[in-house]
Amino acid sequence: MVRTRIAPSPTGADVHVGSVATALMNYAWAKKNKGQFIIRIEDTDRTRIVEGGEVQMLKTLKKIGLAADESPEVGGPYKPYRQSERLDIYKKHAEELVKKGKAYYCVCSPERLTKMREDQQANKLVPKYDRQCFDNQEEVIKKIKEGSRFVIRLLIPEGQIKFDDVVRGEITIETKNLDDQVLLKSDGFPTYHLGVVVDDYLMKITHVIRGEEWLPSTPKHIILYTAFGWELPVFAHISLLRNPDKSKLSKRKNPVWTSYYLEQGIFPEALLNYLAQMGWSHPEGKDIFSLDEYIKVFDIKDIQKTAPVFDPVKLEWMNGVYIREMKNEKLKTKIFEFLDKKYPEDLIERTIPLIKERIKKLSDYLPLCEFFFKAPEKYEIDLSGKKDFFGIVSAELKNINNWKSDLIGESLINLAKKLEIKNSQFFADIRMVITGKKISPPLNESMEILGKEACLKRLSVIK
RNA sequence: GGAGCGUUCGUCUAGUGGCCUAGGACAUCACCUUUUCAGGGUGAAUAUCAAGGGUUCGAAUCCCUUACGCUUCACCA
Repeated sequence: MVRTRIAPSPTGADVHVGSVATALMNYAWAKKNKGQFIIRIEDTDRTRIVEGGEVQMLKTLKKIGLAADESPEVGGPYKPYRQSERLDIYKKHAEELVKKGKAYYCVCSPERLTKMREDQQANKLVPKYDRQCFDNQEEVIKKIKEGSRFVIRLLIPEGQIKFDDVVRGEITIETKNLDDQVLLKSDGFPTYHLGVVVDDYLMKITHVIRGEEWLPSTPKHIILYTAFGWELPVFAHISLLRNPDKSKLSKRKNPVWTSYYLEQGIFPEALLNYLAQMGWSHPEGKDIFSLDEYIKVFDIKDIQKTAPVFDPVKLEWMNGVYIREMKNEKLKTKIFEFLDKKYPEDLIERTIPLIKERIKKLSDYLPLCEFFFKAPEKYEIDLSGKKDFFGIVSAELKNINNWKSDLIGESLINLAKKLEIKNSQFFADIRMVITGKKISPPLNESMEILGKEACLKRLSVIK
């Protein structure tokens, strides 16, 4: 049985695209092995909680199509799936470790800890807790009984920790570089390290697939598993998405919230397809593949170690491919809904064949097609003084009884020839008066859709 | 600063000792298609495989050193 999870913290407004990439691998690995994919909310830092963040995250994850088998929303056999509702469990486990001599109470003040670290750094030492409280546990316990605030710290054993990472191979870390990590904070909440280990164990997580930022703290987690006497899960630390300057993908330098891309009209399928290729490639070299196909061919062993740069340009290209491959009917519905159903569906439908190859994301539609819904209010090129020209064009078009694009085109080409005007100039002016823009969908077809009357009216506006 | 991890075209990547005078995709450029823009087609340019040493008949692939980059060192996750 394979069970994977993502453990987002509601400390941001939405899901980070990097988290979606991680979620995708967790999801795919679980599904490939007929296992379960779990979402657990790690809301243990009350000072950083963003209002509405959790709701938004869950909503976005659902939109993106990575449905959880167990989560705060859908529940499950190991509920609750929100850490703030599991405080008793962590406390119990932390105290169990104290009893076993693997952890200890500490009443040091933040001020003392800060000063200690500053001194250590000034002396070029590794900043770590000096175990003052560990050496005086009886006294510390007495203080706690008198009401002192306290934390529980992990007692890091001497020696080295070795473990296998699916992505990175064998990792060795000397424990002398590790600090006696706080497990239970003075507010009664667990730190990430306690919470993640206890929950991953209790929720029977078999594969911990997470960002590489966790690699340095994995030895602490292993010490915890060992202290409890629990079997280790499989670890896979995947590379972080980067900004073009190679730093960790951040909102300062790139849009990172997943809904930003969704709101632009990037399809969830396209986003997932793109993200799938960050640090992994299809065995047959395919660029475009479905989530189902990904699940079939994906293997955590094939994940690459190098950290990829997130390239929105390639994402857009890929979304364009999805648009072009989509059935017209479906694309129409997507656009209709994207525009909040404010524009007539039947008219959108008629424009689809004209724009399908011209848009890369749904938000490209309106700038290109707004002229179908209302006459241009301004023109990108000044048309004043062309009244006579448009009068002639108008007269020509009036003669067309069967208002079809090919007949419109034929008629206009003949007129251009008669007037001895180059096609490019001739059509540019007409395009401008009809659409208001230098760039537009094919003109004749657009005019057919607009209808004879509307076109003649637009021609007559120029003074 | 310590520790850990990484380094193949601008970007995503293929590549696990001979098939690599390094392949594909995006982006770029050119040409064709054309009344704009796309799309499609054809083609081009771009990588001394971070650098230097080894091992080997043979290395992008194995080993070592250096450089650079990233992550991390909280009662944050």
